[in-house]
Amino acid sequence: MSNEPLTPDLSTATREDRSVVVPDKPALEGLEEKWSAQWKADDTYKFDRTKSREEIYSIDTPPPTVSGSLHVGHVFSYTHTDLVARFQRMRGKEVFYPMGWDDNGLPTERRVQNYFGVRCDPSLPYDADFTPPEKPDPKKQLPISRPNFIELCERLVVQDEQIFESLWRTLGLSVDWSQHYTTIGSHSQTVSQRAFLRNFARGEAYLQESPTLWDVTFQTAVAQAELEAREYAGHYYRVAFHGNEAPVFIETTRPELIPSVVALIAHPDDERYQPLFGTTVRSPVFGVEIPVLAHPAAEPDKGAGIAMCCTFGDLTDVMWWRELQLPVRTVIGRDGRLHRETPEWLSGEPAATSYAELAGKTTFSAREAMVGLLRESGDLAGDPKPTQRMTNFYEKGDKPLEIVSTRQWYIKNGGRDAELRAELIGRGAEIDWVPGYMRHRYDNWVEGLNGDWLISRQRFFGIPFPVWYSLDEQGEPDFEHPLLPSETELPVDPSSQPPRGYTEDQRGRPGGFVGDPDVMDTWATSSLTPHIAGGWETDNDLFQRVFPMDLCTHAHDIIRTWLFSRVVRAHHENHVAPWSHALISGFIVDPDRKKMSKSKGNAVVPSEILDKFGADAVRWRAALARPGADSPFDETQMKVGRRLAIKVLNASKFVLGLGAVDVSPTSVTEPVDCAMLGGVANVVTTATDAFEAFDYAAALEVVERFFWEFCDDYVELVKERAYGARGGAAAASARAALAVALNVQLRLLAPFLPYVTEEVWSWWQDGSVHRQPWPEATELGAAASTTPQMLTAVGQVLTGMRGAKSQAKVKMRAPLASVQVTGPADLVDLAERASEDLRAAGNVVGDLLFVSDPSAAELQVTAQISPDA
RNA sequence: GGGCGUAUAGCUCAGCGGUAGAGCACCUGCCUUACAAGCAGGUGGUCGCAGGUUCGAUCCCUGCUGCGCCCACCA
Repeated sequence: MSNEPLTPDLSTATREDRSVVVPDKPALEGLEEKWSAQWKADDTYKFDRTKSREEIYSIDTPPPTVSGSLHVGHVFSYTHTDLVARFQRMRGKEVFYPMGWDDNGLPTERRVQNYFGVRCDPSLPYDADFTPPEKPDPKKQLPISRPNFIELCERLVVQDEQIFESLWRTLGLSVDWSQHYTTIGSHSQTVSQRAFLRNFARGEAYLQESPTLWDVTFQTAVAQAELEAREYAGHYYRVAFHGNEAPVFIETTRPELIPSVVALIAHPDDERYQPLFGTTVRSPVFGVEIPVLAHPAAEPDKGAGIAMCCTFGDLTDVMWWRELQLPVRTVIGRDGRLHRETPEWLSGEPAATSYAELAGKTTFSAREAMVGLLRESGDLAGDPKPTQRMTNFYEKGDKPLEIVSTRQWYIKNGGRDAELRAELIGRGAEIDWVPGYMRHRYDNWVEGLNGDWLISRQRFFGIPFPVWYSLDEQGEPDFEHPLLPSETELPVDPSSQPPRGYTEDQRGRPGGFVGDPDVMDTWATSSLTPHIAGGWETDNDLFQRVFPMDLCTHAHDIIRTWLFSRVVRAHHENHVAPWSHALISGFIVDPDRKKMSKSKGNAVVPSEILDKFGADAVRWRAALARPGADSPFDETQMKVGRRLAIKVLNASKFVLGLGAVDVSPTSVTEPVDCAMLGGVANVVTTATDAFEAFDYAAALEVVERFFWEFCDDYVELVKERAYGARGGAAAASARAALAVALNVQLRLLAPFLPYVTEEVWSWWQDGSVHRQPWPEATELGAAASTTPQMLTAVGQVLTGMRGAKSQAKVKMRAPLASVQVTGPADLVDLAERASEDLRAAGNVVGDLLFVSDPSAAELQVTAQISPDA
């Protein structure tokens, strides 16, 4: 053990005037208000755009749906991003960390409807004097024009965004708020429309009329990524179709679709039905001639082994319809009801009379009516069998989806193109996934796509397609040759602006034009967040400095939507993966391991736990949740984080209250002080490696563990010496070691506990701790090369002495008459070097003996309590 | 049915070839001049089950079971 002076290599020093101001009663209360305001005033997290790409660390953060509600899961996931952002910033990177708000789309529309008690009726004219009802009547929503409706949307999202920003600031996210964007904002509109025009020009976006998954409540098409399979109760009905000989029985759960049946289909190898292939049967009740066909997708052991193909009951029907070139016989309309007018193929009798029983009914009522008709005609065999089956729903809807033939915009995503699919899987392989197994989710999703990405929605509050259609002399739109703006004209609203070469009075007239009435789905915009935030084509200097980005972070539920859609966009537009790393968070689940959701009433409101435990405590808990792992919510754990934050205050108060603060390792001479600094150096190395691998939880664990050991063993051990019990040089060594260790540990804790570390930093240092360099092991100088295990050996002796007092049930300050430490020679030797400190810490008034015992495996301490105790 | 993950103390989780770890909870003490929102000490586990590899398995391999998530499943 060398007593040579240590090399001073601390990259930070106390402030010039050496003043230290420690509050008498440090507390967590008020730190969030104080420091979030200070950070805002100082632009602490401002991005310096003059830095080069190599110096920059850019992050793509999910824009939260401002019309939704945030729960603890969001708070944890956003904290994970912030941990990495703060680490990288301290590592010397210039961190590009913008925040966006997802405010366009259906959630905002719904919220506006409920909040103001209105609904959008696009047929109404704009009312400039409109004011929303003071007391909204939830039963009777007031119809208003589309421009009026959009005004209310824009008004409400501004309010919501202020609340969200305030929450994120309280949580301590080190976002540069000057970089913020909204998905309905003019800039996002320009980016979305520009990207769309380019997709269209390259043939990646196209308009097509085809069967589409349709939500009858919201009356809009939905995309595959928005589907949610749910259990749905129904019955199997065994129904007879009539051939020339015996009847053919099929089983169906949707008898109301019998009027739209176009074929019966069985497997080509199915001997039961082979004789029927090529013949026709007559549908029950309606008597429509139906061909019996063979197709390998029919499953002989499912139902009756022969299926009724309708246009359209499900996606299998769509496939059969396409591959077998069947006619379209649509009976369900966009409102989810059966057509009111009688379809032409049912115009004869008795079909027409029977259909009249169904016309205008919802699918549910039509099913009941149809079952009645089947019973009357005797075509229903046996009793319906109850069944539970999985059915596709729109994730925000509550009625099963229908399939309706409509004209929609699509972007190619590999769902219909194996080559593109392989390219996109290749992009996924370019990304470093944390944890690695999340890549499987991406691959599984891409491989399971069954069609291109449907981006158009028949809604109002969204980014319009920059598209018009010319009308021919009959007033029919020419969908084959859309009219497009130039990029310099963007953003455009085709519902209020005419296309180039037309005037507004030609709108809707033969020989004139119509605007595309649809809006883009919100994912079509948020798929461009790297482009929106990065200034693509509006600030290309910025874009080349931040794109492709270093990191995207979010929970695993939106890999199939947000993550995948951004890969698609970046692939088409930039021929790269949009980021090099994807850090995927798990969910916060309730104590029963059920997913939290507002509707289930088990969601925890973030502002409540922030108020109750403080931001540092909540962040501490978030940091325990490793990437990808679901984590149950448990309030008692927040208390532990809060305890740590309080401990930082109190330990710092002790260290900084010892007098003039010397952060130079040169003054550290005592062996145990050097050993402690050696321990700090090891912690720095381990925590840095963990953080570099995005394992913030492991980094926290090692830092926190050492900090408690520092407080409970080292501080207790050197306290007397630091107060001056053994003279100036020995005291100076302890004080310097304490200050150096505190300085480094505050920086190690800063990403996790930004408030309390900043508070303590301000007691004795200039500037923000969050702009300090991340510690290096070399800062600890030569101490790093000493024997940190000395601290462990000394700690074991301390524990032995305390144990004796605890067993004797005397106070910790009780004097010890004698203490004997035995054990392996090396450990005994290490402990003995701190014998003076041990004597003081244990209040040993008699002998303190160190005896090596070659046969012992570990240290043993025997202590006699002094009779005076 | 396909994919992925997971199974360690009452709870939350580390560990991952050499005879089990932390925090919380619980129990017992202690107002020690940084901290009673504290401190000290302690109880507590055949590491899901069954095989295999190995001198040795909580850790590696195989199978099974439970739990969770994603996908598919409207005949």
